[in-house]
Amino acid sequence: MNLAPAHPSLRIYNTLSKRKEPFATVQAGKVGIYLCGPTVYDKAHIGHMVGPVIFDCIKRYLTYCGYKVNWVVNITDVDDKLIKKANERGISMLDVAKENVADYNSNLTALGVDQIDHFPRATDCMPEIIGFIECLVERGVAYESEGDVYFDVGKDSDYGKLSNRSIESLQGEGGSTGERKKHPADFALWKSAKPGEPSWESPWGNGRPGWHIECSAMSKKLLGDTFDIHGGGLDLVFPHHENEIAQSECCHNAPMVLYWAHNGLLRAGAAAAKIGGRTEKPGEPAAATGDAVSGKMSRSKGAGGLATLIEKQGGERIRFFLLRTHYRSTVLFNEPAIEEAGIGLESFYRLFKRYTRATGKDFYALKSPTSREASDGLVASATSDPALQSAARCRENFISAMDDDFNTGGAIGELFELLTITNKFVDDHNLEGDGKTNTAAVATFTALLTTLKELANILGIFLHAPASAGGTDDLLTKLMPLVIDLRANARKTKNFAVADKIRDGLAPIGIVLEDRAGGTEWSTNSTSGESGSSDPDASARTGALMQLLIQLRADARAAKDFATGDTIRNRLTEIGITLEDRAGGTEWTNT
RNA sequence: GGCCACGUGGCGGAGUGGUGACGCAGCGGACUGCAAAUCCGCGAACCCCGGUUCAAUUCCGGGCGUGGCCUCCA
Repeated sequence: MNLAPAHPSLRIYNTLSKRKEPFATVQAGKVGIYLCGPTVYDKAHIGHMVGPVIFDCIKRYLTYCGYKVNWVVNITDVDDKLIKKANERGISMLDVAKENVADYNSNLTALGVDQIDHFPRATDCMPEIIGFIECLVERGVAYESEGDVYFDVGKDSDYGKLSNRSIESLQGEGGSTGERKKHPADFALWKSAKPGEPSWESPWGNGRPGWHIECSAMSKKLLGDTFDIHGGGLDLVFPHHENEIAQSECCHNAPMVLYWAHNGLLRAGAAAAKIGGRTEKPGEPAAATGDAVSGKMSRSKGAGGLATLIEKQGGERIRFFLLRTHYRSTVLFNEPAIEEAGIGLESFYRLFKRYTRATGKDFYALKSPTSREASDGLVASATSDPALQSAARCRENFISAMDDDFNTGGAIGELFELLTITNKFVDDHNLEGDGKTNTAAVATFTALLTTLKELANILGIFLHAPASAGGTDDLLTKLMPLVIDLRANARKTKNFAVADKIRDGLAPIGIVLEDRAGGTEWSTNSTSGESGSSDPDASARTGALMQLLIQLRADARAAKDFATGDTIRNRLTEIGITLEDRAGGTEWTNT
């Protein structure tokens, strides 16, 4: 068939050809993408997010490259397992689906997946599904048998081309439907209804669709007979996608998909806290997600708890963690690895704070180029500033990596280069100190971060400020200025013993101080990164901080420094905290 | 058994026919009252055996190992 001219540099790996191929679309400037979404019989686990996250980036990148992208993710909401679940719980299949669709959507939102254009559901596409099956029956590649309809694999000479297997080698699903089929490898397009099952009217009697047909029908409906990219997990290659391609190509007599893009699977790595090699962190808790058995993650093995994981780690960490690896690789999943990804992210967050300190402006509000062409033009006119030149090189390398089958891991490496370049520039020009007035340098700082923003946008990271930065607990936020003032006072009077006691006392509570040109900054090492989720450590933290303050006041009083002692109590009173000195020690209450 | 991936430093993870990203961890230095952060620097790897080549971690063949699919699975 006639395709639009290929993109000059973008290449995509195609499962069908087992090669990277130049990217040529059906229609010039347009891309249709279909990603197999979940069967919503249960909550999602982290493995379900790999496809959505990488395709979210793929769409962002293709859009950046100038394509108009239409991305479809289906929801399969009719299936044996949904029916089983509904019966177990005494609710309707629709209710089971509703619950798990809500879970799925909230997971997507948390991971920043917001590029999906259509969310078709199988139960909303019954006429299209039935019409599709009729087409296959008319063409003689499907047959009715006792109210079921089966695809006749023997009629499709191409059957097996995607997963590279022969009909003879296939066992088929066996089971009770075996004798209704001509060949064991024939698969159901339509299943006759058993009593009490949800069903739809059809030319073959009441029933419901088989597993694979909904994707053929929905992709046809929303993307056409031939579309550009079909995605899904590697485990879907056979039988799901093999059957899809058979159905669609027999119905249309045309290629279904130009590029089959399959993401690698997640493995549950043993909880081995091998971050940092030999030194094991003592007391590291075991992985919180299910049993730490090795092997592919799947719901049938009890994988789950994604919502909990997101609440604990934050969506951006998980997204960044997934993007560090090329999408076709197997990823070993464990929480320490996500935390390592988080450490990398923190360096970027700190740079964004530097920007605010130096300029008073907000990184997240920066406007960056949204198209490759526009940005290419800007770079061509770039100045001779070496930092900007280095940044331009990073951008080129980043784009080359993305051009090479969406190599997000390589792209992220360039982001870290850009991080160092920018920090160095800020250091060299003292932009948090005297350099603040150097408008040319400040403009360069902004330009560097604008490039960082441009690239981060492609990966869908650094879109919004992480909620937890600076702490979410009100009382903590009120107490810290007092603590910092006390320490500043001690430092001013060269009373470093007290100053160090304050900082050393904060460390075990999980609060870190940084002395900056403009004052002391504080942050918590909380692992909670998402808005809406309260920090589980907050109250313990506040309690420990109060004990520290009480101790400082006791020390001051013991040293006859009653001024400091009174300052502590008075400032606490302003915050709403009352101290009571009792025989057994000082107690505090928050009114 | 068949089909498909993969095997890179202490760990994670890019890439390449010839000077081996990047991150984490470690070490040294600058900065700091001390730190933190930041910057600079250092050490450290291409599973094994053949072949092609002036030259292979990179290409080809074989072996070993790991993972996935062949039943539901993102």
